[in-house]
Amino acid sequence: MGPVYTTAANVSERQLAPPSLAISTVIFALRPSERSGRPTLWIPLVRRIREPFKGLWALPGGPLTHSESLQDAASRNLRETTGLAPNYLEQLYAFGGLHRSPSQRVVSIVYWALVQPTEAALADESENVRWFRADRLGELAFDHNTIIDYALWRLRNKMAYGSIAYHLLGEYFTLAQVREVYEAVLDRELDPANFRRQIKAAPEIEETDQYLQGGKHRPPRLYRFTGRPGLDPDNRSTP
Amino acid sequence: MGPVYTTAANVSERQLAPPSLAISTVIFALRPSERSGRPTLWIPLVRRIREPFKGLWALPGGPLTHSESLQDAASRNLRETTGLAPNYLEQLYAFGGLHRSPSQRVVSIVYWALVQPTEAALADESENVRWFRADRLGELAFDHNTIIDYALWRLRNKMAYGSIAYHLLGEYFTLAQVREVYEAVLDRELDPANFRRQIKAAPEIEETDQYLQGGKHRPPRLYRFTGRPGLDPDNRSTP
DNA sequence: ATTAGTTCTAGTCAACATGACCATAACTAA
DNA sequence: TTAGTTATGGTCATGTTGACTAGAACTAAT
Repeated sequence: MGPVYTTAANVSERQLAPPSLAISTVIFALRPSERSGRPTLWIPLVRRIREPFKGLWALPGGPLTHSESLQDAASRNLRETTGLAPNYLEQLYAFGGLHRSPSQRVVSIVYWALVQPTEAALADESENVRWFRADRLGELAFDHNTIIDYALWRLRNKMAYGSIAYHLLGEYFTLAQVREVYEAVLDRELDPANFRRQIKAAPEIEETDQYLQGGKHRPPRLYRFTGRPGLDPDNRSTP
Repeated sequence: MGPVYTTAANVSERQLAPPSLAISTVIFALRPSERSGRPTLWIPLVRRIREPFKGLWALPGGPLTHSESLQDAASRNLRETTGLAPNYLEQLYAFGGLHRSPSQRVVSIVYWALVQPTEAALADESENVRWFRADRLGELAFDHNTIIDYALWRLRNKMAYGSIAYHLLGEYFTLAQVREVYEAVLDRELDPANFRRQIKAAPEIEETDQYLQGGKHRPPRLYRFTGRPGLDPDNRSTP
């Protein structure tokens, strides 16, 4: 008979145990900055209530339940911490360094998600769940700063190439709103006229007959996104 | 005290056990096609010697050893099956569908690698290890056909954007050889003159003073690649 | 009602990249 | 010497990008 592993084993037995597997999720949403009012990237984090890194903020996550797929697990801990459903969800990377966690070997499969924040999301804030500006994070638990850096890199990349910005917006949007998303994520200003030209060239963008009223200026036309997300192996069912 | 998991448990205990974690690797190398002599993509596979899928071909892989990183594990099973060291190694994806393996839940973290095949590699072929043309694989064990499809998609993508083709070649190469790599992977012919222009525009390509002799035509100049691979979180130590 | 202020939207122009194609160079083999 | 082959440099039309101009369409202030 093979070796016996226990969850409450002593150290030598733990050495033999297989690395444990966890799922974490980097969740991005836009919120207007307090000062400028322009949209900025925010991320929800949870406070660790036990060692290691007790008291520090960390990515939402948890162990993988036996009966759910990786993506479902990510989706679940997204819902549990924010009350939101993801608009976009993609696997980021599997982190498996030897010393990510001081006590035991943990392999984390990390997903990243785009959501639209609603009142519900803000209501879900509590002592142990809080939203932070993505560019103003302190020191986080484990290697979560590294993970978020990589997620940001991936987001910027996908934004520059793919058509992903729309998943941070509602169903209808103006081209200026799309531009603001790009500006927030890429952190640089874009020429409005040139940006229009490029976006309108994409076949996934559909002009509507509606206009957004209420501004102190000419009302902009509303558009909608008709494309599909995925290229992941898990998302390729709808090509 | 928590539940006790055993490696030789009965079914109900297995349901409680955490999903097991494995590492697999998709290994790409170029070999001249028998007919045309032009380079084509090949992949080494191993024959399964036990159930499930006993007798079918599968990606090289195995469980994650406690003391090695994910990348080291991939590198190790690459070396064990082919005797080769990878020229390029990158994480592909974590596959964790519920029914990938009929008997138990397995999460596979898959890497993909580029190598240069040598005589040693061919010598390592045996009854249970064989190289196959990437475009002529039969039915493989588990979801390995899907995995290889995705790896191919990723390879083509990286080839079209990044500078990765060089890792399938030796230190010195002619621009025509680079073009042949592109043609093999992307499966279409490219204009030699235009291709030269683009490749030479890349700063990572260094002209040498050497020429390749022996052809029945004007001897082409040799070039070398001076760039670095990575953008992975695990590879970003050398930016 | 007029005007100023704002953003929306269309368009021009030069710089640059790309694909199709042509011409010459430099080797080998007959 | 000549034919065959690939290597290499170049031209030209087309498409894309970034910088910029200008008019359109609204609101708010006068």
